[in-house]
Amino acid sequence: MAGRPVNQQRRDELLDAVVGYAVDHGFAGMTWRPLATALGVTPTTLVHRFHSKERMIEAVQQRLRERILAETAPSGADDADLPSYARRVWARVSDPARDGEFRLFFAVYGQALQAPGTFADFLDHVVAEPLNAFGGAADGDAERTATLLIAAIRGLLLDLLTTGDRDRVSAAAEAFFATLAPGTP
Amino acid sequence: MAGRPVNQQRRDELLDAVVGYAVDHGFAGMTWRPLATALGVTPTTLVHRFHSKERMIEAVQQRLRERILAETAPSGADDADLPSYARRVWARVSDPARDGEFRLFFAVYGQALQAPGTFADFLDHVVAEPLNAFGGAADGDAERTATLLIAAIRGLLLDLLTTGDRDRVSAAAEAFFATLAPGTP
DNA sequence: TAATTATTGGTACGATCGTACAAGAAATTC
DNA sequence: GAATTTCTTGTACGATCGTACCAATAATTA
Repeated sequence: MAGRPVNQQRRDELLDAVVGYAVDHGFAGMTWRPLATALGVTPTTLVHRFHSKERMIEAVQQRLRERILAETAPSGADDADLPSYARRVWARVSDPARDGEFRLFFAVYGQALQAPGTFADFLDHVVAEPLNAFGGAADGDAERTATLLIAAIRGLLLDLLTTGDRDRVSAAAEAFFATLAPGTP
Repeated sequence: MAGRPVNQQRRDELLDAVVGYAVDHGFAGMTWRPLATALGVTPTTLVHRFHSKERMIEAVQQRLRERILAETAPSGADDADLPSYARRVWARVSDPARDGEFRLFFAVYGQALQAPGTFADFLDHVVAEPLNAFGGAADGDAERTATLLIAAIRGLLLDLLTTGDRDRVSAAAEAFFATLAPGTP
């Protein structure tokens, strides 16, 4: 009882290609055929890989969330105090190179809010995960600060992606970070 | 040179019905026929009214923005200082009755970020308009504060719509409002 | 009344959608 | 080698899409 083993590397490669396509061509109107053409495969290959369009969207949304969380996790010793940590996260997420990724993030987020069923996994983690990354929600005070920090960063990111006005938005971000008590991460 | 006059009241009524449908059934997958059925008209009536689906979406997005701006504009004498104003805006936008409207707002917003062409009007106003409502961007300091306030409110609203955790989010909002200097609106 | 425009409905068309199905080649175990 | 499972392709089907077109009625002006 065996047969040809699953080629996980190929599956990841396909998923990443789909995410890349969603970044470049938009997420809402994605359909099998143009997607497959752009990826150099046939629609059947994608159907085989993802089983259905709904499950492909689930996979994309999950992969995107993983990518973004990885950019938000604390890492260095610089993250000892909260303001430094916040500034480093902001520097990462406001990097112009991440533009497309966050445009997709907010596109998925918006759809998720109107279709909670299809995006339950996304909604379950999109706040809880970074809330856990920041401060771990030890006491109520840290939880309050983490909630505000996540909200501010996302709101400022929305502004930046909308207007491209980096000077104004970054100044507002810095004004906010300056109000954070330099406590533990 | 005349003919039957345009029935503007009927047109507004149809548009509001479409917005209501988008609130209830989602925005991304909206199509003529189910929409028309729900509204008790034929698809032709909608095509006649909006000329094309793209222009219908333009109208919906514009109407939604108008609605939400109206809920954000300063009005009473309570808005003399910024913290009071901010608290009143937060109380309005976090009203559970506005839930669906803001879900639609973020759904439109997300799509707009990935299709700037179709939603140019939305993107041109979605930040500039409230930025003007708050503080009018008099000096750089007021502009910075207004930018941050808008971002924080929207980020917190995203959190609230995602988790429904009103206690945690409202506590974070209040913690933020408390840091605002009680200057002029 | 005649002319004109708005509003609504019914029909129809080509394009595209998601996906089921059959088939062949590749990679593994027994 | 036989059996089994994955991977990829090609074909085909019914459903649904946006919208163009025609006809009927209502409301206005000349």
